[in-house]
Amino acid sequence: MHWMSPDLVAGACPLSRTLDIIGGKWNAMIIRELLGGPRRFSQIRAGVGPISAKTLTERLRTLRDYDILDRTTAGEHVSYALTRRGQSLRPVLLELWRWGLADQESWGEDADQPGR
Amino acid sequence: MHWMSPDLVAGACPLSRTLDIIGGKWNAMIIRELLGGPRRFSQIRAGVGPISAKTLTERLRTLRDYDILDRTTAGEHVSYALTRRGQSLRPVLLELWRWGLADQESWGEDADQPGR
DNA sequence: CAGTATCCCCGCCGATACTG
DNA sequence: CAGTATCGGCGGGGATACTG
Repeated sequence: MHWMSPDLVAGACPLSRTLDIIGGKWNAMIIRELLGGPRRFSQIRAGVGPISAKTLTERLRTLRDYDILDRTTAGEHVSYALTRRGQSLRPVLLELWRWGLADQESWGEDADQPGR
Repeated sequence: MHWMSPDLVAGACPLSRTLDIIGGKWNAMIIRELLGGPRRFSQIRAGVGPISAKTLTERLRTLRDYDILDRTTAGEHVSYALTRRGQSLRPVLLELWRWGLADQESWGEDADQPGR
């Protein structure tokens, strides 16, 4: 990556690399769901919010390509579970979660944010 | 899992709250740039990569609306700097950065990622 | 230098219908 | 249940030209 400044924070932008994975619209939520253990398609869908089947399928596939999760057909059912690499995202997600929580507390829940 | 409340779905989730701010295409990179101290428009633009003026202006504005950064006109020049709240994102970004770095090392830099 | 104003494209994503 | 196929919009973001 050539667009790096020789900063203390920056080396060779691993930031965007991580964000490629968890920065998408649903990815972090899906991973969060799977941090609780293996889940089935419908469970993920229910836990993550109003996501269309198509999009969820899509997300699941890219996350698999990234080796974040595995898809296994166990007997009758399909199941998704985090790989070791996916598990390693736990502290990252936790940090994001913490910041959001502290933020919520200091700003109030109803103080609405500008849209994106 | 206890680090998530039972009803954290979509919008209410602290996770997506944080990602609303740093999950965008350029936001994290902009914040990273400002972690090194106040910067001018052109400096941010140079440091962040191939971003159009329009988009940068836009991003800067929403980040300001989120109270992540301040815009000050000091004499001749316009300058952007992180607010205290923006500064508080440092550990978060650092965590993201660390993960990406470890990832890079274990996968190799040239091992290309699937597109998004 | 630090933007603003337009135009326009493309890809994300939901809705809907269908399949094994 | 766990998807696939297809259509369609709407919005993010680049390119370009212009301004104080």
